[in-house]
Amino acid sequence: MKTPGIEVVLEAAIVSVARNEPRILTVKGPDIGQDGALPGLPSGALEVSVDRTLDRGLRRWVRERTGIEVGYVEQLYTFGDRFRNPSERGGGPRILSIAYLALMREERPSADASWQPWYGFLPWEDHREGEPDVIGRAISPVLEAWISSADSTDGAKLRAERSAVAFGLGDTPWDPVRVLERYELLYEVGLIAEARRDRRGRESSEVLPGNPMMLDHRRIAATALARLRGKLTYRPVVFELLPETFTLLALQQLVEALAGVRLHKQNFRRLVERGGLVEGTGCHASTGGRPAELYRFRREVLRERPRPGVGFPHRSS
Amino acid sequence: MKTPGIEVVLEAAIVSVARNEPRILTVKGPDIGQDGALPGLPSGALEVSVDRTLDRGLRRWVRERTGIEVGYVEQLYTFGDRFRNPSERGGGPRILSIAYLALMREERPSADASWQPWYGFLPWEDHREGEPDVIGRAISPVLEAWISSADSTDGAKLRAERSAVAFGLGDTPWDPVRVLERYELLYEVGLIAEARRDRRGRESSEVLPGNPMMLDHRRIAATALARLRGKLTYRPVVFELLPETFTLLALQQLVEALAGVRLHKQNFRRLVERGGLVEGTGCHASTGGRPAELYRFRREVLRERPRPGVGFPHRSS
DNA sequence: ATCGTTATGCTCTATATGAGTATATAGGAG
DNA sequence: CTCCTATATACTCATATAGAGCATAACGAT
Repeated sequence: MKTPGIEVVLEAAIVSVARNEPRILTVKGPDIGQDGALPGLPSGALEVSVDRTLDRGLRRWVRERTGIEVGYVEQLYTFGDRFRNPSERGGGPRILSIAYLALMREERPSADASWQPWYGFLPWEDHREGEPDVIGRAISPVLEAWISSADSTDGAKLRAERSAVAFGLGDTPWDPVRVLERYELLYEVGLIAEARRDRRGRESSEVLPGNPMMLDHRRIAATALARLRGKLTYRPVVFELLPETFTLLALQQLVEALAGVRLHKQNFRRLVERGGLVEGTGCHASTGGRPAELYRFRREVLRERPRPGVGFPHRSS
Repeated sequence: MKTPGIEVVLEAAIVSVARNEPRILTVKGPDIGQDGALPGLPSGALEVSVDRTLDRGLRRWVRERTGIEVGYVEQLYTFGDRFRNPSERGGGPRILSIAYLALMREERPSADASWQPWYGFLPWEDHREGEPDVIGRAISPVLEAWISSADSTDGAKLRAERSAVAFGLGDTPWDPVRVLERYELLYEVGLIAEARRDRRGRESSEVLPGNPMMLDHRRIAATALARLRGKLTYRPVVFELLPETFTLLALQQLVEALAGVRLHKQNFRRLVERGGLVEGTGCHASTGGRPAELYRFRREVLRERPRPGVGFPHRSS
């Protein structure tokens, strides 16, 4: 059975952290449609005659488009809804995108690629300086309206539950991992620029701060952040973003940058040290105050603990 | 850019549990190649003119091939390695399989589909009656040999680490979630029937008990089990497999069946009850001894706790 | 009434987590 | 040299959670 009209594309959310700011690698998109030239994720078609595996294909495209050789990669999700590709309305192919997450230490990309602050696309996700006021000022009111405009009491209840769970309203706690639920909710209520472009979602008087991306790449970026935040707590992936040795403060600030929340310093130390995740090297680095010991990742932890990760010891300085 | 020679297929690992035995829905595969007629997962090509979304396509194919209407579905992984499809060697298309996990209560399928015990395909995964002796008898020795046959000391170390982590050898604990790592390790050392069929992996004097499946469907079944076991601990997915009300023993046995380990009864109760995951109904069911209270899933838990799931309070009766 | 069987309540301990206080060691200002 | 600031690191304490086990309750069958 043939499946005509399908094009298979590999897309990469490539992440690094510099100066406590998570960054994502973008390329300049084509200047088509009403988008202008929005940034997009590096991507390219799977070529069956060249690419033995999907992730090899991904690495090849990333290399060709950005000059960067990625290390750790992990498959994220495959997107294939109708009209993801706007040109499908005019007879274009259905595009099937297999999205990957890659982690690396920052490295200079070639000319038309650049590192962009991840939270520039998803500003409501960074709670390190407290709850961003866009939530109270713009998101909450629109969600309230959306809840009351439901058809039925049950519908309203469901909407209220979704809103509370996604954004930590009422006494529901904020869950850093629910990135995708938040993005999809915002899209649905019309607060995301892409929603109006796609002529989907409700009419809404405003659009949130946060840069749009081409096609549904911002959704992919949200999927990537959700996955990464989730994985931090049970797999030692953070170390892909760090040099061989590092101070505990550097590790903590990295985790804070990714999780988008502040952590309790002393408890964080205890967690990673007594959890066997890191070991001291004896060397010290001067950091402005008392010199900090340099640590390294302790591989043996993989054999000792079933789900070794950093966890988020909450709040405060 | 065209991508010729690709066929996109949707595949479903559909799971139910009956009489404390996890089951997976299979269809009889075509009687081709040296496989004979191996069972396979229900699947079919994505049809872009019909299927608005991938999961709608999946539901359609499952309905057409098995007569079953699935409820909860979740995307698992996309497989696209070269030669997954053996006919690719003879010029056939590259097959890209988007695999899904579905959970449902058992229901009678149409004629050529049938429920098969999941652990019939992955017997080393069921530790409810203690460690299956295939691990000590057949797997461990082969892994030992594989470790000593490494090229370098570092290579041997890595192999030892992988083996220990995957199968809980030495003082490394058995981790129910590492299903895929185990399957891939077994495949690599040649203990899986499919590995010899694919002429991959090392020569090995024997092949483990456990039924093979067509193509790489057993790998998909392993991926599904890994995902499900992982998700149990942080999302209330078990309830998709239970009737509206149930006894705590039924819930516990269901979780045990999926996790493949025995749990501590009183602690399990405490976990789900005090965790707010379930609530009593006041009704009771007779079960052979003292009647057990019937419980139901408590939806509000979603608003109260960030990662509501069952967890595995370990061992013993 | 007694026994097997399953359900359910309760205790005890070890460990983990949240939160906070106290002390150590660098560089720089005076 | 002393003091101050900044960061690192050690320690305490209350509470929550997890592992393990004992005790009691309520049914059916003999």
